[in-house]
Amino acid sequence: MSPRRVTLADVAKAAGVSPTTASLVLSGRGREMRISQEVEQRVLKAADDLQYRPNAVSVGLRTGTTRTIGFVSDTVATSRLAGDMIKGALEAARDRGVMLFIGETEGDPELERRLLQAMHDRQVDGIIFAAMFTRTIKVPKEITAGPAVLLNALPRQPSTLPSVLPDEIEAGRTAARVLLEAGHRDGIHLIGVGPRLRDVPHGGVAAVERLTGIREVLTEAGVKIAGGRRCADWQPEYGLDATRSILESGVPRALICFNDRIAFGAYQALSEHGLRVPEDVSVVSFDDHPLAAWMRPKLTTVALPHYELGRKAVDVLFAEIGHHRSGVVREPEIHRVPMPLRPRDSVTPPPA
Amino acid sequence: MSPRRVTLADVAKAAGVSPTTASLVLSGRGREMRISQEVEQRVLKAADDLQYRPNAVSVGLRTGTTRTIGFVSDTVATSRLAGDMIKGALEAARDRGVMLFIGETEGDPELERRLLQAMHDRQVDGIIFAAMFTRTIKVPKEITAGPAVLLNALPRQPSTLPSVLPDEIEAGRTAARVLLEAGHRDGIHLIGVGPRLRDVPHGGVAAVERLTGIREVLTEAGVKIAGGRRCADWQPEYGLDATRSILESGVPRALICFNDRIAFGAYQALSEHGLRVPEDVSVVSFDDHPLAAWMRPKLTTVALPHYELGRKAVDVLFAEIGHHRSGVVREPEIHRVPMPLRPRDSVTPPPA
DNA sequence: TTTGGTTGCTAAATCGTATTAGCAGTGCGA
DNA sequence: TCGCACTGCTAATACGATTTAGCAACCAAA
Repeated sequence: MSPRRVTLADVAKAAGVSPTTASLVLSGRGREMRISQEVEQRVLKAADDLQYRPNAVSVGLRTGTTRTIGFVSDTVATSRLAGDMIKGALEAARDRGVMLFIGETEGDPELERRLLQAMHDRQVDGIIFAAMFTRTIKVPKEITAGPAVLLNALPRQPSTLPSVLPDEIEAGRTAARVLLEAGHRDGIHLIGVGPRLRDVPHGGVAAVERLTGIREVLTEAGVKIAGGRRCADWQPEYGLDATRSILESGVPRALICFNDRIAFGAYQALSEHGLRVPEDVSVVSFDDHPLAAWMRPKLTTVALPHYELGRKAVDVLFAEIGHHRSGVVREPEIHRVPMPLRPRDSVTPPPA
Repeated sequence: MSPRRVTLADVAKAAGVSPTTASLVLSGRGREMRISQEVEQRVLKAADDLQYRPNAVSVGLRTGTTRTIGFVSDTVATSRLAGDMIKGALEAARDRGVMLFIGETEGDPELERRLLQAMHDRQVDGIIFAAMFTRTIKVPKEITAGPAVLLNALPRQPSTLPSVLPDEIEAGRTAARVLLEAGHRDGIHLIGVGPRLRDVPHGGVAAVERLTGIREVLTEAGVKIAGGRRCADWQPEYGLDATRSILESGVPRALICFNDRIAFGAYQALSEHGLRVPEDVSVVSFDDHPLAAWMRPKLTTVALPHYELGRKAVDVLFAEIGHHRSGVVREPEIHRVPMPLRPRDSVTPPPA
């Protein structure tokens, strides 16, 4: 059995003062309330001797703020990325002396409801509602019981919540520029989405926005996309198949793969055909999955800034909490976090 | 501004009874305390009408239990595996109606201290202290302030805490048996640790135990290990180098790679030498990293049961909490979670 | 008529802190 | 001598629940 925790009353008794005085001193309001130096020292010493730490539950009940936030995501495990997002949030939270509850909804609205309620029951100061891949979501109404932020997600219907997202359009531009700057103008194929803007899978935001950025830069440079293949799922085997299918009608000069797992499949297909990266075919991709640095040659890719997304979400959430407290009502903002290029070894000028 | 939460007092007033009665009814003790059917119904209806939910902070203060546990790990992001471990813990916690705090120590003892304190300040019912790869750890003394479990870790000094670990020795046996059953008796090389028991890197537990299991089964079958290479770090590039080095002195028949990332590097080295898996060389590995299913041919590997480890840790923690409450003192147990074989395409009988 | 047991409910204390309101004691000016 | 301001502290209350102790009303038995 653990020994009883030291309470404020214990400190007060040890210092020979009332709990009120002890509380005042320990919350730094001693000066303001004209507590004498001598008493202040006695309290401080007692607190230190007894190793006093305020009971956060009690403080939470009294003040209504718990220095706790909730991180709710659809799924944490599927994507590696998740880890870094949580890590970013965790470190930002730690910097503010705040703890993180986490919960997973698995996309189940009922679970979602229960989870949000459970968090509000515990008086969280705010909630980060995260999607593990960028997409539009239905904002659950339970979330409006307090400050909240959408992470990696956009509200499907108009909402008062701010969002934090990777800047996918600019990422698309970056990928396209990498090829242009290497001198590529012909034989550029897309793997993951078709060449046209409407050839994108499911409700994901990334596909559309990356494609938009790519098309913008290439069009501006007067370069035409040679072809593209949509992938039902962005997994290696689909990348493998899509690339094989492109190889049937000739050898491309460059591939823009819509994520690294697809690129992994593309490497396999190119290797089957005796083609070398980057001498025969340049490859650029998105995400910066750990895989990208393991592949040979190492994959040039535009990174999803998961860690930064997590941090940013906490920052934005605290701004929201501030607004709530002060009763300010503002237009919900959309925050875009830059996606940095990781230049590695899979892009080279096209063969003369 | 969010409307004030409904409290027990609101419910009591609406039902025209005292808070005591309302509390009794809602906690199911109405029968026992001889509350009439009629009053019971009134309270239930009022609670339902008002959508009453008890304030968990208040309950926590009053009862001392918060239905909250802490999950503290050295690092969540580095290893993919982490995600699944947390997921397992999360789901087990959800089944029990408990929320999870998470925190990362980054191996920093000072952070560790602060984190554990912050959790105890919030009156967590118990703590799971996890390492992201199996190893021995120094148990921080702050953890003893309440029930706790070690996950994926063994205490370096004797401790009262139970541990939950993957059964690495049996996993080693499994890997060895896979090769034996395929008919391999010669040319079996190890990648990751040297052939002798002492050729293992750093303080990891996995290396020693896997090797122990492997040696036990092979020795028993009268099979000698042909060779082995220790890897300073279990990353693809080290696997690549180690395998190259083995290939300099001949072609092995089978490789036991000590994890999938190493196996990934080994595949690259074999491919450089024009050797095919599994026709020329069989490969068996450990971990079941997502990568393993993407490699061609798909990698046969002995899986780390991360999800199950997470779940088990919660189960064991709750048993601990029970013991603490009832004042029972028991010997700390070590719980081993089986590592299942994932038979895929990288093992075949040796060429005749 | 008193005693005693049941029934059906409520008052009050408690958990550990923050905070508002107020209370003694001193000094000073009128 | 009274009133007033200031100093330095404390009593009391509130946060929202749980739980112990007890109260009023009624009936049955002695």
